[in-house]
Amino acid sequence: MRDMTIDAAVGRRERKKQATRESLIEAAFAIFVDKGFDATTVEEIADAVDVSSRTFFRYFASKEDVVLTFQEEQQAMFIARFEARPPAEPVLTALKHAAIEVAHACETGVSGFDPARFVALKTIMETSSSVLASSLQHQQQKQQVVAEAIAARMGVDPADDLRPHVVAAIANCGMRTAADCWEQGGSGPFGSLSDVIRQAFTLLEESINYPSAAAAAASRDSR
Amino acid sequence: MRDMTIDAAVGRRERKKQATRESLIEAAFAIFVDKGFDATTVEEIADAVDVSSRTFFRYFASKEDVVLTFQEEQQAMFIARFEARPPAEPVLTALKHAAIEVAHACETGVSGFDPARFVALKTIMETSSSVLASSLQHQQQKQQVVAEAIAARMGVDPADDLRPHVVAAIANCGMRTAADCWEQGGSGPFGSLSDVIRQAFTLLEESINYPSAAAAAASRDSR
DNA sequence: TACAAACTGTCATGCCATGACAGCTGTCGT
DNA sequence: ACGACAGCTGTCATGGCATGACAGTTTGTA
Repeated sequence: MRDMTIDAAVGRRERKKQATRESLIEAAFAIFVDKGFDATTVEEIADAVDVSSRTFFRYFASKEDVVLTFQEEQQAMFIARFEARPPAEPVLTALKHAAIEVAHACETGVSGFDPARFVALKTIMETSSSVLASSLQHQQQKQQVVAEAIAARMGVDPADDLRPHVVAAIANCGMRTAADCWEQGGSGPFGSLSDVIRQAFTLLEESINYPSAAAAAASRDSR
Repeated sequence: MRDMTIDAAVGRRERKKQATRESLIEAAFAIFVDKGFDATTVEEIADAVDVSSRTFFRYFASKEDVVLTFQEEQQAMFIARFEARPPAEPVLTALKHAAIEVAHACETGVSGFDPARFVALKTIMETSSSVLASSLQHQQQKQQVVAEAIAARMGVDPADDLRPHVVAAIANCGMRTAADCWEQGGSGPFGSLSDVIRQAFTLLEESINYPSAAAAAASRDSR
C-alpha cells in the first residue's frame, strides 16, 4: 500500500468517492431547504443519491456534518486571507478585511462559493437548533487556530499572552454578531452581510487596535 | 383550577416534582462524572432515581438539558448582577464585575452554587462535544437578553444601534475565552477562573469603554 | 490474470426522543 | 369524608440516528 494522501494522481475510485460526496451534499441541501433539516431523514438523502444509509455515515459523521462542510471551507478561506493581509496592517483591521472578503465571496459566488448554498445554510441555521449548536462548536474550535495566527502576527506566545485569545474571540464574536443581526434583520436596517461585518468591525477598530509587531513603528509615523 | 404559578404555597405534588427533578440532576451529574456523559444512558439515570426513562424526558427535553440547568442559573445570576451594578459604572466594567461575581460564586459556593457541581460541569464540557455545542447555543441565545440590558444602560435602541450587540458579544466571548484558557491551562499560568476573567476583561477595558448614559457626565469629573 | 485493498450493502444493535393510553395520586369542592 | 377531576407516572410502541460486523463487489497493482 502506497501513501494515499500524496497519491494525487487520483484514480477512478477517488473520483467516484468525490462524486458521491458532492452528490450527497447537494441532495442534502436540496431536501433540507424543501422539508427542513429536522424533518429530513438520512435515508431520504441516501436514497436520493441511490446509496445506503450506512454509506452516508461513511462520508459524514452526522447529519449536521453535511452542512458544516460549507462552514469549514469558509473558515479555511478566512484564515488564508488573514495570513495574506499585509504585515503592516493592524491585527483587527486585517481580521476585518479577511472577514469581509469571505462574506463577499459567499454573497457573490467567487472562489468556488455558491451563493445559493450560502443562503440555504442561513435558512437551515435559523430553523434547526442542532445545526446551530454544531456550527457554534465548530467555530469555537477554529478560534484556537485563529488565535495562533494572531499571536504569530503580534509576535507573542499564545501560551503566555492572553491578548491573542481575546482578539480572536472579539473577531469571532464580531462575525457571529454580524451574522445574527443580518439574519434577524433580514433586509433590515443593516444591509448586506459584508456591510454588517464592516460596521461591526469598524466599531471594534475605533476602540481596539493592538498593533502587529511589524506595524509598531510604521503606525507611529503614519499618524 | 386556580393559577398554579402564583400558588406559591406549594402542595405535596409540587414538592415531589421538585424532589424528583433535583434527584435526577444529582444522579445524572454523579454518573456523568463517573462514566462520562456519552457513556451514560438515560435509563441509568432514571433507574438511579427509580423512575422510568419516559419520566426523565418529562422533566428534561434532552440528556444535555440536565447539565444546562446549571448554566441557566449562572446566566440568570449574571444578568441580575449586571443590572444591580451602580448606574455610573461604565458598561464593560459592570459586565466584568458581574462576571467575576458569578465566577466567584461558582468557585466558592455562595448563593446556593455548588463548587463540586461546577467542577463536574467543566469536566463534562471538556469530554462531551454535544454538551459543549448545546452550551454554546444556550449562551448565544442569552446574549440577546444581555444586549437588551446593555442597550437599556446605554440609553439606546437595540434595533437601531449595533453597539449593544457588539458589547454583549465581547462580554460573552470574554467569558468564553476565559473559561477556555482556564480549562486548557488547568492549574496553568492564568490562575483561577475569576482571575482569568478579570484579566480578560481588563484587557478589553483598556481598549473599549462605551460609557453608560448615566455615567457620561460623571466620568468626566472623576478623571 | 490474480491478489490485496478499499468501498459498499445488508443485517443487527443500542440509544435517544416522542406519542398514545391506562392507572395511580394529589387536589379541591361539597 | 368523599367523589370528581386534573395532573403525574409507567408501559408499550414507534421512528430516527449512529455504529459494528460481515460478506460481496469494485478498483488499483504486481
